[in-house]
Amino acid sequence: MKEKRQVLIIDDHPLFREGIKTIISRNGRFEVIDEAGTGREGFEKASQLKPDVVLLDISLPDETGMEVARKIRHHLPHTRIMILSMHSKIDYIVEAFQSGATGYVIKESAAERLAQALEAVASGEYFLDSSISHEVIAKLMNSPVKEAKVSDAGYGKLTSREQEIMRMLAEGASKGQIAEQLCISVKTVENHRANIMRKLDIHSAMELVRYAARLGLIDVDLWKE
Amino acid sequence: MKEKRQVLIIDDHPLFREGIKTIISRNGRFEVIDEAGTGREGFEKASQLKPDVVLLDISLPDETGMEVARKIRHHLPHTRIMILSMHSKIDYIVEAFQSGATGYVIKESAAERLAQALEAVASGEYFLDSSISHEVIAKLMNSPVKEAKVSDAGYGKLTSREQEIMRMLAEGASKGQIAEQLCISVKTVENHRANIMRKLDIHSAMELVRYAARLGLIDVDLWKE
DNA sequence: GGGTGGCCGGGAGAATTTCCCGGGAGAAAT
DNA sequence: ATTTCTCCCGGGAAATTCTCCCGGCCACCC
Repeated sequence: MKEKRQVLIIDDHPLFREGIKTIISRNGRFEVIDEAGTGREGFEKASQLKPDVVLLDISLPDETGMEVARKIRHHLPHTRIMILSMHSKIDYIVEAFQSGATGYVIKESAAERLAQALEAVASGEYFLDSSISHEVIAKLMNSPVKEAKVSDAGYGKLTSREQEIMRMLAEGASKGQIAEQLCISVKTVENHRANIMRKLDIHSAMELVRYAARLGLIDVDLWKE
Repeated sequence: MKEKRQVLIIDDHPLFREGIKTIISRNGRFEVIDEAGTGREGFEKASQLKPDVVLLDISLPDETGMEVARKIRHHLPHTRIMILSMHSKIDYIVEAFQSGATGYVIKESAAERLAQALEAVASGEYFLDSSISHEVIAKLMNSPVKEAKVSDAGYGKLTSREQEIMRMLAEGASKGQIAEQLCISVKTVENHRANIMRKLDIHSAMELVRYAARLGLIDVDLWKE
């Protein structure tokens, strides 16, 4: 009987780790030797235990999964890295593999898929979650049609002045900058801002940015270069 | 009993068409209604017969499969196009899907794969031959396209606690929520936040969200519904 | 004329930010 | 063992900002 492949889980959600462990325990060819909740802890345990496969969440409290992957890849070339992610965005996938991952599975996948992926990755094969193909292809077909449907129930109730100020707010302008550029007092800007927030029922700068992004007032894709 | 899906084959090799026909005939859910050896003939028959699926070879005597795909896509939006190719080069794959293909299968694949692909494509799903994943991934890994490995200088200088708080901040959590969840005082959260802003040289909530989005800490695409 | 609504500002108190401070814990160096 | 360092945790006080309410001005419409 051959030795079981050793697996290290790095994910910040204990419940999720439990789920993974039970799934893996049903497969006789793998065993979970340890787990970690942060990138740093994960890297240390990986360095120490030298597992065959690392199951790595993409979002961790301290570092991104990509960073951890790069470090593991560098220090432990023989350890295979499989990324677990909630996202099926092509950008994440690309970066994951460029960071040294050998497999990429999204968390919504069925349990059997994880086992299948483990088999492939442990034997050195690349594995791309097949349910991702759809996303990847959709990205490839990427029609640059960006419908700026700037029509929302709440947004229409804003006056033109308020819409103008909201745009500047969403673009990150400070109250002082807006006041200067519009030649009005900071106080007025504050009042407009308060009116905008009330009409749109939003309560933080974060929500305002999100709202603006959803309406296409600002192009969040530019942030990702 | 439901009607069989109608399939048109466009390929310049008669023997290959025969092979495809026998494979499809073993599957009760599809039937080959006609076949063509050139792009022009294929497009004419497609326009006339309006098949559910067109099996399209990438290399044809008169036109490329991509050109035929674009024409079919344009005139028959409801007809699914599945590319058959000997090549698994990423460039072909990209171009195929950009030309309107819904599936991509390489000719070396097993017969069952074709049936599986037909099922997927006929029901509107994208299908990418899984034996291609390896090629695609290999391409991704040494893709010169991706630069800017901005896992970022500044972010690495944040302590794990600061990174943790930064993520919560970017996700829109208020100071009070963070303090409660982390069981620390609001004051401490404010201090961490100030440290983060200083280390990253950002000066507004907006910039913080942008920074987090660029690093992939948050998924701005979710905002767009 | 009177009413309405947008735009502009102010005032006062509440809330937040900013900057400075120091203690404690743990790790690493000496 | 001790020092040193960094990080996490908070407090205090001043500065800034937010929030809500106020009034004036102007344009437009019954």
